[in-house]
Amino acid sequence: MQKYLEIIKQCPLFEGIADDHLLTMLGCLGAKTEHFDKKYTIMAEGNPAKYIGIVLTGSAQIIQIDYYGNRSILSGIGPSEMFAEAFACAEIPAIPVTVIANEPCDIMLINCDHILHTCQNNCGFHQQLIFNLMKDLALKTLLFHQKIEITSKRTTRDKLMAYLFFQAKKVGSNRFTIPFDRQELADYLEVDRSGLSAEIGKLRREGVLESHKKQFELL
Amino acid sequence: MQKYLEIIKQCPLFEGIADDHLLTMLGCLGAKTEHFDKKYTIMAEGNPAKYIGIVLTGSAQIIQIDYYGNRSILSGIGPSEMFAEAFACAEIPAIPVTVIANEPCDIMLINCDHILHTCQNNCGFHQQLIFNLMKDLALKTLLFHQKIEITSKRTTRDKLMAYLFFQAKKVGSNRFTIPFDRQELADYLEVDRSGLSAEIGKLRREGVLESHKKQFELL
DNA sequence: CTCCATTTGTTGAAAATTCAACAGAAATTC
DNA sequence: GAATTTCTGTTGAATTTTCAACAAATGGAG
Repeated sequence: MQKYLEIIKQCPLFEGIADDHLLTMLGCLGAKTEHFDKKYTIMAEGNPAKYIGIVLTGSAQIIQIDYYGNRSILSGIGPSEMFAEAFACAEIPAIPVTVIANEPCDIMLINCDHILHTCQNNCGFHQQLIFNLMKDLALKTLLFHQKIEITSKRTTRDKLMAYLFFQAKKVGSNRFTIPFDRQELADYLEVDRSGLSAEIGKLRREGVLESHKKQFELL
Repeated sequence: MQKYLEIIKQCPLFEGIADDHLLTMLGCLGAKTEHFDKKYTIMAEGNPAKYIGIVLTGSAQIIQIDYYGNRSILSGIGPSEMFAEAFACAEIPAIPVTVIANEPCDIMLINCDHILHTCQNNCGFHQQLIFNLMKDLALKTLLFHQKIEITSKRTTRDKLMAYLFFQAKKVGSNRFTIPFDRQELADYLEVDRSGLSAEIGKLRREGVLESHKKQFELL
């Protein structure tokens, strides 16, 4: 646990928690870490929604798969970011998504009950954690709004351009690297992969953008 | 304010607040109510994100309009429900959506600062409110997941059926009334209205459902 | 009750997406 | 370093959506 301290400190859940309290608190919360190899399932749809996950190393993806096997990527998450917190906080029985390791990962799991309820002495830390959870959930809501704004466009081109503009805005530059390969980008934008590839080619020929694999430049 | 007390008590923000404290608290929070006629804008995109809104009477819709004027409905909200709380809690400068009155409405507005920060005496009520906000945001996240699950389907038919199944599940019956007219349903599902009407007609002829305006029955 | 505005359903043509299949490029494995 | 797997781009056909325009049905105002 010690070796991940720098990552953990950056997790929005622990904002405002003094460094020297962090480890004790993690013990008190019953935090445990697990390792997952690439493509392994960290949480499966239908699993109990008890745990909040925090990515320590590597990266993961939140996905939904429907009856027909269509995969839809809800978001990608990297070190110090949280996942499944909404389901744990909502105290629903089972999670409606699947979380898979995008590369080898170390994941910290915290039983959300310990944050929300199990505090006999109503200590200030729990209040801080709850405040942090609220803040995090509010920010996650904004990401959902963004995704809906992108995927509500009717054409592959418009979805792609909306996504690329958000990425450019996020890093503050016209050159950036996206966290998805082609299939994953298609699953995030909710379009057909081959159609997406074709559209990228067309935009390149039109001089709208340059791209090489995951690297893009808006012109 | 007094006359809306029953509605206000049902608002998830005030869960666990004793009745006899409610009015005082509302005063302390600087809550104010405003009336809006049908189709009027309650909050416009770009407005400061200071206020949490609570619907007292009537109903409203959260919408996004893109460059081309395409409207996308994010959700509909009715009495005792909150809106814009995510933007206020995230403490971003401006809201990214527009809220319009779907019918004549009375709306209560609360400056979120007063909930999150301005409490000198760290009273238990504020902690409760923050906990309630967290809970509400977690539940709202589930609604977003649901909307994405619906709109990620590739055909109008699949989107419509996914939506109707969720509605049926929600009320626990195969007969239900939806809160949208045809154009609004199309804007929620992010499809073309005429195509949606055609698809409903086809499903009816196939014996999959019965429908009369906003009333549906799955067969 | 009548007129007017809104909502809904229908249609056909144009545009876009999806689907399946394949080939070359790139990356990984042994 | 060779073989194998994965990823990416391309294509054409089939399906579906969008778009525009119109008529019927509905609802409200005066």
